[in-house]
Amino acid sequence: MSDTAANSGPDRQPIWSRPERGSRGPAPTHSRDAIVGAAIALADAEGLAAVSMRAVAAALGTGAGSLYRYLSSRDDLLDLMTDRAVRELRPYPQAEGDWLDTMVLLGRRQLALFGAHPWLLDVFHRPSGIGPETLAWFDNCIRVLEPVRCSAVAKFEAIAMMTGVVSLFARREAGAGAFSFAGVDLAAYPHLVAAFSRPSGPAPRADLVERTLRGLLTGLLLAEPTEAG
Amino acid sequence: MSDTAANSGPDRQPIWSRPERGSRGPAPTHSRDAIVGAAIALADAEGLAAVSMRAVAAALGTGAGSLYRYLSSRDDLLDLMTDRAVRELRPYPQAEGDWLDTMVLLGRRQLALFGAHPWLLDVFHRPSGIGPETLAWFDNCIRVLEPVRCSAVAKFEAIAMMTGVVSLFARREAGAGAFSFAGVDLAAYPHLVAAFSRPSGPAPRADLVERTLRGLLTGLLLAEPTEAG
DNA sequence: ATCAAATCGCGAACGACGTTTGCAGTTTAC
DNA sequence: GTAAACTGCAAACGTCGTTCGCGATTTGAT
Repeated sequence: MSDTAANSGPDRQPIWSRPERGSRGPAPTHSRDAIVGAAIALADAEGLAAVSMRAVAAALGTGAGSLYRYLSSRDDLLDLMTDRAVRELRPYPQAEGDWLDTMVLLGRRQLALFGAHPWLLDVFHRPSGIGPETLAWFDNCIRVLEPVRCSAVAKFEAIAMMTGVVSLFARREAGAGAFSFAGVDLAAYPHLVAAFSRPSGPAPRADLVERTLRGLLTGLLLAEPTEAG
Repeated sequence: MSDTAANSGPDRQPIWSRPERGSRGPAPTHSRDAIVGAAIALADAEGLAAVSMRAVAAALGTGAGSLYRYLSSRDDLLDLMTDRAVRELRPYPQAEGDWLDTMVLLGRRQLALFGAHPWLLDVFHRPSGIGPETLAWFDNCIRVLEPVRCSAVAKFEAIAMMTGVVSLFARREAGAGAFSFAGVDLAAYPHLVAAFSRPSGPAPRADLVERTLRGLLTGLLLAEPTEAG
């Protein structure tokens, strides 16, 4: 009965608490870090779809099945990739000034991270994959928000919402803006056509991200309950 | 050289402008509408992963390959599903009151749609799949925003951002909140632990969606350029 | 009326994927 | 010294999206 190891079996712990290897057998040829590195390089270069077990294994000069000595599933690999990317958000800025300024700065860092690793947009919102680095980032945000008077749950949700909004901006910048109107009859959408054929109004906001994040965070964390409507 | 039909071949038009069938051969047993309906039923019941060509075909009592008489790819099917779901946003509310009230109402409708079809969260942000119903919805939003003085591009982006924020709320409601902290050492995250062990502050905002959307839309569409800082 | 072109349903097949399994060899704990 | 644990690897399994070839059916043009 071999393979009762930590990396296989139907009922295993999450990858974060599973030891990379036991103490018996030969020294492993590869490592989780090397595998994750190869996977990230592949994802950066050719997109998340290029991150197949076979492709990652080939980049390391081995076979697909061999990876399962180090991970227990492709989902584990994506979790590890995510957490490793989040590590790039370090070092965290010192929270000296206004907490709002610091939070906006953190949001900008997130935006840059999404820009550097666009595949993050496709994996970061999965319920699994909350690794130590992600928790450390949350922890840091909570620290920054310490002077704010509101419940921890509200802070948590504000952080998540900020991350979400940043991801929306990142998606916009990621070039998805190339809508193709081929094959549709635009005449059926009069207001759309009219809006775009009219001389455009004032130029678009310069710093949309900044203003959006400020409004969002103050709205979520500071605002008083409004009167009944 | 058969199969030069509109539903196959490497260089084909988008699905929206492709006729459902030609005029020659026998009457088709199924229809795009029936296929899309079966696919949506499957996705509603068992999630998007259950929408395989084989499963959809089986629900219609046929084989997977037969579906390619009606669509040219699974992506086409997802596009059709999306557009069909967006159709449920009709009828659009009359824009009589304040445009902001109407927009918030439209956002609430979107939120309800995401709740009824959670798989929309996984497919709506793909660059393809902008079908006639989605365009009609945009058109309606542009109509509502007619009294607002700003560029059409800014309006377009505000609508997209509203949709995105609504999707974030929908994802939260979709039960993804079940974080599993199994296998992580919480002692390494002092501010997180401290924030959650402290007595919680004021109760979370009652109508978070409403306030967030109002803040977002006014911020994106109305605000004056701020002074340099 | 005739015939070729287009389209139908269908089942088998292809290639890629994630994952499992079995096996021969290697290292360690007892 | 021996047994347990671990290694790498290649082959295989099942599922997936998609393609292909077939005989049968309907249409448009002659």
